Amino acid sequence: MDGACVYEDNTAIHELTQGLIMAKQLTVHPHSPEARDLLIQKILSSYHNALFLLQSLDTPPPAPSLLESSVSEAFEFDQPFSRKRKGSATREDHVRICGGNGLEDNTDYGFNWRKYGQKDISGAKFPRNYYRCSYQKVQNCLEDDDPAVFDIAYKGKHACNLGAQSASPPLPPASPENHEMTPTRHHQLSPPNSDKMLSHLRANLSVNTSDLGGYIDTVPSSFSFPSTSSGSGLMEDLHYFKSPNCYDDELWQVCSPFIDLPGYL
DNA sequence: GGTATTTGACCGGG
DNA sequence: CCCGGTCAAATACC
Repeated sequence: MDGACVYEDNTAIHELTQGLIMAKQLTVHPHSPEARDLLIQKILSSYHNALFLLQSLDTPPPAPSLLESSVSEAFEFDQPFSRKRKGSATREDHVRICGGNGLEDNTDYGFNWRKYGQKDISGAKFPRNYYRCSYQKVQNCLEDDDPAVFDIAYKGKHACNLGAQSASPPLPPASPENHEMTPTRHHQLSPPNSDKMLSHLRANLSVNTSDLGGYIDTVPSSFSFPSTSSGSGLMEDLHYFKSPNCYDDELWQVCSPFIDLPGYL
């Protein structure tokens, strides 16, 4: 563990300590409803920050947290979509989704999304890819009842040429594609590693949460998103997230700073 | 041989 | 009938 890690560890402890102090304040002193809400939000924020920091220690850079793929695959422009299976990259092209509170290492969850189809959508610039959980059959679709599993709708905007050279790819999934997963509820899972990634997200990601209501709880354990054959590196992605564990408004507010990016919608 | 991806066919809803 | 989602055979990789 290097100095930076030690610093982050101390910061996480600091955040936890702050959360503990505020929690004690909440229990000891009488507060107005507004003050209580404020304290609760601060507590949640502190713990969220601590978890965020701790996760960044556990997660080897540059692995993204939501959807995982190899960096080389992520910015492989030569065959953006109609990529034939070559070499070892194929097995890394899985889309992994982590759930729970959104802070766990996705690799620990081990949910893989297996592509089962692709369609050219009329009027759409790019074909749409269809994915489902690899364990859907093995586990008899348990994810439907598993609160740790969530559906993601993934759109957004990232310019690969802006961040492709950096150590941390701003956002998965693998290829410079246009992604659209069938959305249900939305929720953000914080990027694990660095302020750099976070700033990149803020700079390049836009999240549309305006039209999610009709999708709530309507989607099976599969999703789709279109991909592009464009190699320009300028893409549009829109990310929707659903996590039953994050239905809580307060928790959503804690999570939201990373996804609610005014001015980019 | 096992597993994942590709891709055309099939099916259901609007 | 068109379109979107899924299936399943063929194929590729490990």
